[in-house]
Amino acid sequence: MTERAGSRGVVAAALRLFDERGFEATTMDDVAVAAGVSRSTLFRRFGSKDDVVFADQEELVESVRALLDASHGDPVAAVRAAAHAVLRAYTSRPEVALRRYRLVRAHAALRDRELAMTARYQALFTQHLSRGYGDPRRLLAAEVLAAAVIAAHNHVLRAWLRDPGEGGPSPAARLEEALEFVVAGRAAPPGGSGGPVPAGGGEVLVAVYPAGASGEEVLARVRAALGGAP
Amino acid sequence: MTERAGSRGVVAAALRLFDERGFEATTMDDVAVAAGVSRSTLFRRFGSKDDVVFADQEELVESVRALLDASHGDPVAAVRAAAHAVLRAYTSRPEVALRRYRLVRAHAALRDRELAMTARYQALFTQHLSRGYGDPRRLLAAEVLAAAVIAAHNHVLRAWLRDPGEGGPSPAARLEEALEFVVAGRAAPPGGSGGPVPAGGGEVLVAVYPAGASGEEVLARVRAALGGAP
DNA sequence: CCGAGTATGACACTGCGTATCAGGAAAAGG
DNA sequence: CCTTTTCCTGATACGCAGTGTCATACTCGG
Repeated sequence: MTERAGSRGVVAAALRLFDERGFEATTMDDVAVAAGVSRSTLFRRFGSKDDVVFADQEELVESVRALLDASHGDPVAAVRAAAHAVLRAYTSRPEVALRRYRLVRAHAALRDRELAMTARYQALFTQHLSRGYGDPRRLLAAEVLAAAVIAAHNHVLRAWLRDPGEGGPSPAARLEEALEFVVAGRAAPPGGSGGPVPAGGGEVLVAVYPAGASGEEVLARVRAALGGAP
Repeated sequence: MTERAGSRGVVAAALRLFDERGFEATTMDDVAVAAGVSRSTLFRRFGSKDDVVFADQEELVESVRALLDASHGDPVAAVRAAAHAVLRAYTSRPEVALRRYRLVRAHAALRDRELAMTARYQALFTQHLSRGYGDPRRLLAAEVLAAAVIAAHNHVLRAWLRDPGEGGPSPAARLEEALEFVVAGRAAPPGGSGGPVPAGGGEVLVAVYPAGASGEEVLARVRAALGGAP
């Protein structure tokens, strides 16, 4: 690793070009010329064109991994702290975050790439939440909670990206509120039902019965649900 | 549309080649020759090499969208039914699902592509759960619940893909249990033992049908599923 | 039998990504 | 101070995905 600063400059130049001319309209040769390096070096350092855009994100993922690995207390608390750390990494450099947000929103390929990035955070969270548990029940709980935390984080982050200057609570405060909501387990909106699955309004029928029930019993109940068909 | 069956055959030939020789080792020319069409036609029909692998998944996404659009009852119930429909689409054709599972696991590019696919389901769920609500609180709830449902579905699906012949409850039953866990809102595992998860001791029958089907048709299919009871 | 719309195939072209080789700068070693 | 080794860079060539264009065959309606 000769100089990390060099890569920073390359990334900056690339993002500027992508922003001005469009992502696919800019070739790697253009970036090479603008950054003052060869195309070979570009691919050698970043691997692919997409990776130039997400170079610093990669570092962020690694720092989150380190953060979780170093934590010793409550896993849920550690994951919450990690979510805050990620959000702070965005909000602390609004120009960078907003430029990439515009870029990613405009190009489907980059959107997919960012999804993959998010999935890596989610995998880290899941792994940390299910540490040492072989129990599949716990694994389910870990996966669901990780997904919920990621969703909450992305909700707050997107809101901030859409309107960074908006008044009201800080992003961190909003995230804390959202995480509280998640951990409180109110995944179902208060108005909704949430109970066992009823028959759908008329388009779909979902029936769940213990298999202990006899065939005739099941048939009878389905018939009843259908409105007493013969 | 001349013949949809033609595309099916092309996909089958392509998947076979990808499976045998590897994904990136197989060129689109190879696929074209094996499928008996030109490379031009291949790109015209599927758009990209990845899309050949996920062609039928695309149809599944559309059917889920249609399912949700057509539903009128409780949004949460509709989303649960949709998750069941997706799972069933996999488990009803084990050979196809398992071959693609092997393929996707082996190649990073396809993994990312599948993540994008999952994200589309999640977006559909979110959209349906937050119908008509401008309230950001509701939007957060919808996003979190959608993410949790997806996580539960993927948990069950992955377990089945890893070991399709495993004994115990059916995939549908496992999903129902997992969804119950999600909707019950106990995302965070308490320190205690089992938790409030319903004891899914016995088998359960889960049936999902479009309501376009007549009552008799539904009864007939349930009867058939029960083993041809009179 | 004939035109309109359409699916197909053939061909050329751009650009990403990889592999290989040569040259030069920095370190290692005497 | 000079040599050897190592590593980074740049240049060239190549494979292949994906796009655009044009000519041909096929279908449908008149």
